[in-house]
Amino acid sequence: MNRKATISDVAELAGVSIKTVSRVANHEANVTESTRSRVEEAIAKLDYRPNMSARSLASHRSKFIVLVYDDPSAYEDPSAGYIIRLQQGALNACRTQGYELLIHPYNYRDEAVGHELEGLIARARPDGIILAAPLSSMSKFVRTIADTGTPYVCLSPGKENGDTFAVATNDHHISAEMTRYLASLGHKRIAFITGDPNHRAVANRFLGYRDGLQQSGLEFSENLVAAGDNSIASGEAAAAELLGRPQPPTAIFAANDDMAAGVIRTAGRLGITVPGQLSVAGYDDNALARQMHPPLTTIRQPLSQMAERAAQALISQLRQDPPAKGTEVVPASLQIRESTGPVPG
Amino acid sequence: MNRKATISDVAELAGVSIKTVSRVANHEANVTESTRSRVEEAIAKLDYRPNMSARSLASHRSKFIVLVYDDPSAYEDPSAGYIIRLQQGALNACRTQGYELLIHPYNYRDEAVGHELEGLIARARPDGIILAAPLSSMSKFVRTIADTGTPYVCLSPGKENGDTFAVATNDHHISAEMTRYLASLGHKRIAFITGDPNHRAVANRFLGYRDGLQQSGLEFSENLVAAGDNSIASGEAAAAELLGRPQPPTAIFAANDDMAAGVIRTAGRLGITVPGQLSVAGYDDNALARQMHPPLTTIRQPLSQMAERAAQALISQLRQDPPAKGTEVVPASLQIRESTGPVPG
DNA sequence: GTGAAAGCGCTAACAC
DNA sequence: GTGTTAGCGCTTTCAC
Repeated sequence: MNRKATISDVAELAGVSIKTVSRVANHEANVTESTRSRVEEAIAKLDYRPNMSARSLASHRSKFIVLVYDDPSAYEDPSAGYIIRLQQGALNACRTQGYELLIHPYNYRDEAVGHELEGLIARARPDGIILAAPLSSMSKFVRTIADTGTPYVCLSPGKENGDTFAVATNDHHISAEMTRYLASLGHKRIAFITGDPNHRAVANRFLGYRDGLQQSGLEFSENLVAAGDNSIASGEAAAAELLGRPQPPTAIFAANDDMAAGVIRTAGRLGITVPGQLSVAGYDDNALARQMHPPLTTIRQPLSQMAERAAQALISQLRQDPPAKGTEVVPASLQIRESTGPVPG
Repeated sequence: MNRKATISDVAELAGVSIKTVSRVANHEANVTESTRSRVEEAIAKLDYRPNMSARSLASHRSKFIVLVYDDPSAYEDPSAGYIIRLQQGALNACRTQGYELLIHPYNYRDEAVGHELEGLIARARPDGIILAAPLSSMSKFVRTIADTGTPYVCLSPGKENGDTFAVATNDHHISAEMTRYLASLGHKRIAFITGDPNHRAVANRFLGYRDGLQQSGLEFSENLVAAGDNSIASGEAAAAELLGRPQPPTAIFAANDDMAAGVIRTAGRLGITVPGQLSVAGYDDNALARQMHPPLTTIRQPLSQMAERAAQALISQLRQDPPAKGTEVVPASLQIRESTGPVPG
């Protein structure tokens, strides 16, 4: 492979100045059709591709976008699907717009996180940053990014981030919808298992549950709530607790799929059939949901679309378009499968 | 945030030339201890971070490594864990060595794949490329990369790639070991479900199975082999076929976990208990394996370590160390769970 | 051991 | 419409 062609090579071959080549390469105006095509020919002939480093250095735009998310090594496999979907969405937007995606998992429990990210920003000078939950709701972390002056968007909750643009899903509404769906099956005692309180989106699910009860004319009761921590084991424990109470629920809505899996497991151990005697619903639609027995009724977040929208918003902001403000909502959807059914009896 | 400090700012503050700052920043020799510490102080004080674009442009080294893998959107969720583990390994190595990781999923069924990657290489000038299976065994694809002159390493099989360095796992041996393990439980009729033939690593598993039989003094029989395509559905079908034969197997070893899940599902439908009447083993240790009922005995590939080693090898090669050749093997391990047990009767 | 000068390949600002 | 001139912030080469 010969030396890569540079802008000067193209200019020479096309008989124009390098600035004209630059104009053509960047689809700028003020080039006559004839020169443009001559330059394009030369570009094709030499297989010229602009050098990104040179371009970045001169233009102060790196054409890089960083996707920051919680390090999966802290989690188990099921969160892999979550991350992959985020990546896919962001990559989609980046590819069509000519950006590269840098991925940066960070363990949010690590104190040094802010500093690491600062270093990355200083070195690579990304044009924008996409911040996924739960990092996007850690104000200290968000502030570190804001202070660098790099444009960023938050994925998910992001309430108190001032005038930051955020892409969220309607956790609250869709959770209410799931609750109403369970009520519509005749369930009167619908329990809820709460998740990790650090995750604001998960807290919203609980609020939605309460609304859904109310909208269905059902009374909220503390006796129908148990606390989990997003893990399967906590779902098992919470289910055992709920099902052992005097007036056990006929339906359990868990704040995530893993806990719902725990519920199903406990039900199996106790000889309670699902959905015959107990309906179970989750949230996330992770890899396990479809494969469980019975397949889990759950809620699917539009992660890929959310990340794609976030990246698009970021990129159009970089193009000097009026910067988006507020929160854009991409709706989640109910995935009704076989773990839910009519109330027994 | 003020303008970022440049090398000149540091030089001025430390009272040295920019070249000296450059030497310190790059840990080069030929700097007296006193000047070094003076410069380091200035760097710290100004919070100086070298600009990567400028550095790349001048040095012709981008400090980027690209990880190329098959696009998961073509797959289902379970492959997410596979990709995440690859990324983790590569990221680990990159972080400690000061490299950034660019991720590039490609759909290998897409004809344009080679061209796209070529474009990426021309634009971003990555210092190295890590190629994961099955792309790493597509010689046309590998050749495209080789032709750009960019150093690369292959993950997984990579036999016919000439003098390319590859990191692989011992599919063959570990599959033989799994087979011997099943034989050691007393099984005489151990069946195998083959997977997607495009994936060379998967083919090796079949060879290992045959070896394992032989090593255990068991006869190979075509009647104990069924073809799958890596999907759950194909596992169900293959199991139905195998279990419907005159001399049904007492153990089934599937070339991947999804097919093993299909086997367990079919067994359930047919009223065959696992592992009571049928032992089932898989390969991959994906997200489902631990969550299945019963939890699946399977084989875990050291994907993260493989990717880490690949990245390390790539980076040390970039440092002019003697370029690695041949294939480095990182051993896989048996994960014995509850889907396998003694032969019935 | 240290520094001066040149230039990596591009874009920006302005001239024509 | 097009070209000229300066850099962007570094590393390289080579002089001292």
